[in-house]
Amino acid sequence: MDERRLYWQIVDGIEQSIEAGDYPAGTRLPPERELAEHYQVSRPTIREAIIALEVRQRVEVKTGSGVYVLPSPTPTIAVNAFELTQARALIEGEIAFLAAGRISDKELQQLAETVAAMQDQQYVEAADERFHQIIAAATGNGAMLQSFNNLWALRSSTAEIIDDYQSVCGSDNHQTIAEHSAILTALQQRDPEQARAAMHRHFHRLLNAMLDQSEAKALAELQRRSSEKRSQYSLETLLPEHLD
Amino acid sequence: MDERRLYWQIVDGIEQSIEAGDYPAGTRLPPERELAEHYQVSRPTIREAIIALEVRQRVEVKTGSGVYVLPSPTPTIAVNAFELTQARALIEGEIAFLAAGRISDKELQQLAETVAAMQDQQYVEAADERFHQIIAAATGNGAMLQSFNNLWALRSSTAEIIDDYQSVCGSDNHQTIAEHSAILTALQQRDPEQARAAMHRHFHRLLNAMLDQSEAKALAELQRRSSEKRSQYSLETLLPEHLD
DNA sequence: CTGCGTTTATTGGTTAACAAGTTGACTACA
DNA sequence: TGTAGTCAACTTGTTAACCAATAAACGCAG
Repeated sequence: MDERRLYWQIVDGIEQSIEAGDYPAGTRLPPERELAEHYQVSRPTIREAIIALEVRQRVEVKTGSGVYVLPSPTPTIAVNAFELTQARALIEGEIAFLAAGRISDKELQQLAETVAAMQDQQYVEAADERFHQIIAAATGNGAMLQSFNNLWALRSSTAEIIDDYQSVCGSDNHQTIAEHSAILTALQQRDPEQARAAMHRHFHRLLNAMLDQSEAKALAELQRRSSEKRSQYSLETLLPEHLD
Repeated sequence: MDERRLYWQIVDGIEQSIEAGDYPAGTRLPPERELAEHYQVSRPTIREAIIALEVRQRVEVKTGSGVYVLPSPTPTIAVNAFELTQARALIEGEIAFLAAGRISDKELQQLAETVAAMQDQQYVEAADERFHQIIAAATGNGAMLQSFNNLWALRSSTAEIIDDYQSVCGSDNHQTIAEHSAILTALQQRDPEQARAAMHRHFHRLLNAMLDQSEAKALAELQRRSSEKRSQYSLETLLPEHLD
């Protein structure tokens, strides 16, 4: 039951074909009519899909000649949750440092509200984002704010990162609240060094939690495989009658 | 003589109408058939334009209901050259800190080459970019590298920033080389603190140069206006004969 | 072998028609 | 009078068939 419009399916299909290397960069896609036949849709639908790909800069349409695959523009640097957390620690540390000298009373008030919301278990996710966002905006530096937004967007860029973050952020809520409070206190005192240190501690704990959990996961996986092998090869399963 | 495909003109037209406030966010666009008549094109062409807008996240299509205008997503945070330089100082400082502990001999070699190139006055611009890029990559942290790329892209995002950077970077080439050398030395010694400090000094000098020049520019502008006023109102111009 | 005209393949765009979903008004019933 | 169900009008979704414009491939003549 795919409710999306037809052309999105075609976009996905063609994009996957490109990804799979069926159409390397610079080569020509099959003509619209062939694609239409292949995907069992009409030519206008194919045209819509091609336009979507064109807007996304995946292909280039040359009138009368054909549709050509463009080289993928940003090779999308691979990032895992650990890298992201480390980067956030360092960059948001500087953001806190900068913000401490300029933050307004109103912004401090807003920060306190997000902490209170998290204590009430309300909109925990949103409150977390808002907390960090307010501090980034408080720097008064658009480039800093943009860097922050960029990093935050990375949080939901791959399934793996989403997974790692969710399983760690969900637990230890009171820890997060305590750390946010410490950051807030440092900002209230307009103490740049303290603010940076508190932010570093926040991410340091998060990173450690991630590493712990990653280790636990790897261990569980190991055990699962072992027991799988055991049940597959053990004589207990094959010849139970002889082993009592 | 518009060679672009027809639908782009429609995209521009609709986008301008949205920008102009004809269709505020959340409101519905006129039906496809009306738009087709208005722009004197066929309905498929209108559909193509709407799909382009949909991919660009400007509108949302609800089957059977209509096309709705989305709130403009990123209001493109305004950034000036000073903010950018400050952000680069802080973030690239951390990048240098991180890179110092992991940089390879090969990367150090490549850095030395960029410094040599700048000394020879060859590809100065490219060598500068490459210098900073190599260090960012040496962190081994994709999120850091991406943040760096994002900041570097900001350098050429507005005419104002391009201007400010060009007029400062062009001069004082030997200063830049000396600072790059200092950073390189710290990295060669694998000294994170020194690397960060050297990077900070690099941008500190750049920022001061920018401030100086901004001041000089403002002063020159002031003088220009004064002399303009003088020539406009001074009696010397109007009645020269009486004032010898 | 080269240059030029022709042919063919491909995209550009239009028209008309029907299918399917949404919305709101209208009617019948409680 | 209020509410729920029905239905008609409106809107997008998709298709088919058609001709125009362009670009590349082809073949022919010099």
